[in-house]
Amino acid sequence: MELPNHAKQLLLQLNQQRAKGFLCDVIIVVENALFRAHKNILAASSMYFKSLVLHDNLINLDTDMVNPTVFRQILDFIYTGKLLTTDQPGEQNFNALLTAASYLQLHDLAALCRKKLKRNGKSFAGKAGGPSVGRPPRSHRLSTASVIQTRYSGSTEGMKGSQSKELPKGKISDDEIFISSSNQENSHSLSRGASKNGGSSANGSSGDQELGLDLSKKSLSLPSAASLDDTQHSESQHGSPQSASAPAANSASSFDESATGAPQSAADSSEPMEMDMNEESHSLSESGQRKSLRHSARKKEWIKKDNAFDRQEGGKGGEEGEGLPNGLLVGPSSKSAERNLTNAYGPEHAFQCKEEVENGQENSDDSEQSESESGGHTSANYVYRQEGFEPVAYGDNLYVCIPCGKGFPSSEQLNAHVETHTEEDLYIKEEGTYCDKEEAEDLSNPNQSYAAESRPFKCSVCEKSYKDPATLRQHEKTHWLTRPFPCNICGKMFTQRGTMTRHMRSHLGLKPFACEECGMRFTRQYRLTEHMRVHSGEKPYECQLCGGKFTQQRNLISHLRMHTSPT
DNA sequence: CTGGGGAGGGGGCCC
DNA sequence: CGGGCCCCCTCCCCA
Repeated sequence: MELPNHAKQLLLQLNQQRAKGFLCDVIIVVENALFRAHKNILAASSMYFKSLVLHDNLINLDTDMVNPTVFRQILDFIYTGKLLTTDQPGEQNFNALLTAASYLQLHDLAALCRKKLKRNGKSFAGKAGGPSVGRPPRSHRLSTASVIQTRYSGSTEGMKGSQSKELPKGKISDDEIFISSSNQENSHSLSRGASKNGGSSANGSSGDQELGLDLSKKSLSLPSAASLDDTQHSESQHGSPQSASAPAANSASSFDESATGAPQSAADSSEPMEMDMNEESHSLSESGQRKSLRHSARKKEWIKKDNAFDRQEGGKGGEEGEGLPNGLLVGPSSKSAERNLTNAYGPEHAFQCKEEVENGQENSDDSEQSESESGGHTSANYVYRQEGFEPVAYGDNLYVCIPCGKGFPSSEQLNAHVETHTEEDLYIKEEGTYCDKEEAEDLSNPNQSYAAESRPFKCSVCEKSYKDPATLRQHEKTHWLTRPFPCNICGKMFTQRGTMTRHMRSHLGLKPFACEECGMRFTRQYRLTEHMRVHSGEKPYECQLCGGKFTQQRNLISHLRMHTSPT
């Protein structure tokens, strides 16, 4: 006995779960976009994914091979067996898809793309490598205004703000997932965007589950979980297959055509086109296994990147070794994100961001990302709502203004509020995070009466005092009604950015600190230090009442309670 | 079943 | 901004 639609129903459910982020256990980073998915599904789709998700909860893909738009198509394809086209011209899109599919070892999809290209009389644009194959020209990608859209599914409210159909054709680029030139939203806001390619509709799910979080700004330290385990899985993972099985010989000509040709003919492909994989046997199989050992050179490159992650996360080598702080949502600069995510994560450059939307430089890949991360990036400093990860701290006020921490029930209200902030406000709040300027002035007043004391900086609220004003400012935030640092994933608010980024690690499963003895990993160095006493047998904490010794102070404390409690 | 200890993990907060 | 410490919660094991 066999249920005829069992597999289909199962996949449908999985896709719906993906749309809601339910049980998603892996985040895939593509340029400046995040996608959530299920490891099992990815692993069943390709050997490459299988090796990636084996040890990692956070995966970053080579943006030369795949861009967010294409990956979104691919993810939809994986979950539905259907390929939905974008507004991108057909050949260009299929070339990009073929590049990405080859790279990701999605052989069925690659074959499908090849077939389609062949049918259209276009040969694959060549070796799956040229950035322009996998992604539109930079001039296109950066030509749009700096409005970041995050995409949500399901909820109809807010969909009005950024319908992709309003976008001028011919401007379609991967960044338009996030950057919309026609978005009516305030340019400072992250708005909920619409499904770009209608991918959600095909399978009844709300699709678009990707986080759509922008990773630009500075700090996507993306300490890939790869860093967690460099010794264990360096062999198997990240063996970027890039099978590039398409003939490399016929590369140049068609590439130029597809990459630079004005995509004004987008109309012919703008409506969702479904390609049911029935015609090509979409099997969530491991058919790619036979090719998984190829292209070892590329594998090395990925391993190297993982090591770079390691350096950042584990050894404070990176500018932000703490997971995904603001960078998750800030900053439209896809280039910087691209650099950050793909270019070996040099600790000095990794998270710097350069505003390039305006100038649209062509060769910025070669330019130093020297601009400070603080420069010119107040624009996207606002939080959004994301389905599946409902912020917990605000109830219905899911749109949170980062500088002041206020929550609003709609993006429109947030935008209205945002405009009440002056640039100066933003500066002050970002720099010192004062509630208001007066407070800042008061605190910087050198004539304070307690200036001569050892802890001259006293809190006006609780009388605590501190040695330096920065610590006082830090402390004073604890008195605020709203906390300035929200978690981009769950919405929980924190008074300190460091606490928030530390918290982020728990979402991402990042445990950079490994015990050399037993391999156990920890989110904090301090935990590892504590843990090492398990191996050393050291019990430095002694109960003065009974002489009992403990490895951890907290356990001594709880032990002391036992002594002091009436029972 | 219960209490106590060991240990993992998260948040707050100060340096 | 990271490190470190404190506090709390929780789970597990064991007597």
